[in-house]
Amino acid sequence: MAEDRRVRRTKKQLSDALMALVLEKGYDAVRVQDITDRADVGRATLYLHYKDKADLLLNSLQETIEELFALIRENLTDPTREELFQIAFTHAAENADLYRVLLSGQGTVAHRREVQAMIGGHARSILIPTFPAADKAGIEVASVYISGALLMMIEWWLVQEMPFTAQEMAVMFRKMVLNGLVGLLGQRE
Amino acid sequence: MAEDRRVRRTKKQLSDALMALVLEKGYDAVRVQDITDRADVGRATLYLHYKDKADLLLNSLQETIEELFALIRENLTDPTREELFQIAFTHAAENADLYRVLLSGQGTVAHRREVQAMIGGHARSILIPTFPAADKAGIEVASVYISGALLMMIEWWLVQEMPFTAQEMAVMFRKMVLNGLVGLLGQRE
Amino acid sequence: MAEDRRVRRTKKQLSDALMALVLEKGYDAVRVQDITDRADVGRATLYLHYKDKADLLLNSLQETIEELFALIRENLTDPTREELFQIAFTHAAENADLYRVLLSGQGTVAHRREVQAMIGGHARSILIPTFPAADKAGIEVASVYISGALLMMIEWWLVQEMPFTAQEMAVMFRKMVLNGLVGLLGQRE
Amino acid sequence: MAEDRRVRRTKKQLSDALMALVLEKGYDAVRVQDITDRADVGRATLYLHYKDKADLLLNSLQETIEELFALIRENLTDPTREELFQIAFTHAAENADLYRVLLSGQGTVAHRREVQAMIGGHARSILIPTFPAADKAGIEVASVYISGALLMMIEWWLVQEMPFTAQEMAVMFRKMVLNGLVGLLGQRE
DNA sequence: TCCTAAGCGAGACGGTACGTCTTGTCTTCCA
DNA sequence: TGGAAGACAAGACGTACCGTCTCGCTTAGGA
Repeated sequence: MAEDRRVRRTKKQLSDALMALVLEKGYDAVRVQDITDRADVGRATLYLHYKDKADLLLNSLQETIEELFALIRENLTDPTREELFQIAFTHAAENADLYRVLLSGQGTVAHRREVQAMIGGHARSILIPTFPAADKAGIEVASVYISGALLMMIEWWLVQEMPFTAQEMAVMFRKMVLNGLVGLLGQRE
Repeated sequence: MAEDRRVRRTKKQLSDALMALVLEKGYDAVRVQDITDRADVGRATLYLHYKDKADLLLNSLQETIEELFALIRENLTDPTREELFQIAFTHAAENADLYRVLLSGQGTVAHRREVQAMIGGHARSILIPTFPAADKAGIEVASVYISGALLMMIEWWLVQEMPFTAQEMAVMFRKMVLNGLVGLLGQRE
Repeated sequence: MAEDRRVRRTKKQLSDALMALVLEKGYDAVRVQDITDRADVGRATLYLHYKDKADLLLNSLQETIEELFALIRENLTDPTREELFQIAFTHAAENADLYRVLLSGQGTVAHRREVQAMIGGHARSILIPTFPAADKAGIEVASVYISGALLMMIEWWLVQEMPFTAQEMAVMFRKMVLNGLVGLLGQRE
Repeated sequence: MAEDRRVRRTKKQLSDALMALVLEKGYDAVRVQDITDRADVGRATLYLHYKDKADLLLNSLQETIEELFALIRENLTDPTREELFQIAFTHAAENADLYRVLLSGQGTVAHRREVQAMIGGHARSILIPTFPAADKAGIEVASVYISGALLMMIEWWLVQEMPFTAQEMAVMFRKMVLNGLVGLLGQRE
């Protein structure tokens, strides 16, 4: 029932090859032949397991994205922990290459939007109880603002080869964001 | 020597066709033939005036981007005016379709980065005198943060079909940003 | 040592499937997968017993062709019997489907040539003593003529679903051929 | 309106390349890439003018086949000329390579049948007035016999590098055929 | 009765060719 | 002379088959 060991190996090779190539020359410039050459696999084999190059990328990102989502969801369940930012920066550092691909915006615009929406939703669900006096629109604007800015910062941080620790980034980000929210949404409960 | 009237007409048709098509189906899905068909022009004609599809897009965005840059630069010259945010939101509203293309991140990742860098530079040049006590790194982080978040907000705003006025957006954005900066960079002069 | 009963069964199924499929859609259009599907056998199994599709066809035709060759050889040994034509038409009728495949000229051009050469050789060995006055070239032409025409007639006869008996075909063929030979090669001994 | 000179040149190159390659290694073994390489043309260009390799072959043979058909038809109109055989052998000699391809039976089985049917029809229309006493079936058999044998002889003759002149071949063929017909169909009018 | 070897189904895989699509260049001819 | 029409080379795409292979399962026949 479980997937063949060989198959899993092939898929991993393809995934690794794609990630490396995207970082080298950008998603669009990567040819299917490039991927299969580097993965030491016949070109047709890629199509045996994936619809096309985009499908391979999706599946390659999927697992790690799911992991991030799981972290976010878990964090959501336990409202005493508000370390979303720290979690995100740490997870990004641990999966730096993958995040570089995900955030580079080449062939992954859709995935990036998905991730941002997820983070935005999480932010909203924390903002609502934290700023009960705020109006709907303010909350909406704030969550878009936070999620977008967070990804932006992670992207910049990774591109700069992480000049700060995840901890430092999270602290700076919190400072900027929290004070800003008070300004926009009023005093916290 | 001045460009032929016919030529200008042809270029405009090509530009309009591209912009419309990108909004309809995304940059990548647009074929050169699609553009020239809609522009009622031979396919070879596009190559008569532009290097390729990307070059046409660049030229189509250029003029308005230059305009934005001019606005930013002008604002920079006169340090008493800090209405960068208002200016940006207003300019975006006035060129909504073009901004939608520019920010959609399809085929325009490079242009978006360029614009963001420009805005970031402007932000930096305002932040430095405003927060003289802040360290370099803080300033850097803050300017990336601001420029990225600004474009993110504009994108969201346009996608939502502008549920607030440019004025309102600018006010909200300022509230979030300025308080945040104080948190991060210390008290203003 | 003797071939497994199972193996023999598998081979027969493959052979039957191929013959049926060739008659249905022509040799070229038959896929290996088609054959093994119809034979209810794994695709790899065909390669377990045959080099490829052509080899399977060869082996399928072989037995019956050998039979025909044996008939011809036997006929050759006994020079009093000149019923080659009758024998050929009868044998064709008894193995109609196989002959249809053999003569259809799809993937079997080589086999057809082989059969024709065999018949031609037989014809030559009868013509030489029968027309001692004839020159070499005339004999050569005549034997090609006879063998080619014979296969042609058999093919037409089978395609037409045998509108005459083998006996009738042989008689007509003899009439045409023998008189013709006298015209070409001179009076018989 | 008339076909572009360039196009005509390209088509000729493709046609020539195909004919040469078929003679070298047989129709089935010829790859589209082989053809376009030899024709000094992009692979896609073949598909610009023809559906596929078979279509190219058809079109390459067509013209000469039409020529033969025209010769046959013309011969039919003038009943005093019965030199069909001579015409066929001569035409074959003049277009030896093309006939070699046509009769080799590789990828051209259908075309060969077509040509044979045409010749058979012609033979029938000559046989009927010539042997008014003969029955339908006899005429049918005779015309298949003649047309098949004629092509067979031409094929053999070309493969043997034409050891006789077209004139000689025609004479031999006539001798064999005519006497044979009298045997089968009764005395001529 | 077990066990061992062969036949076999399933299907991954490398490879080759296919026919299609799109791009950017070029040439010819028209207004 | 600018542009339309469209042939063309180049090269990537996704698909179809091929012949090879490895993996287990089954099924006799001999120990």
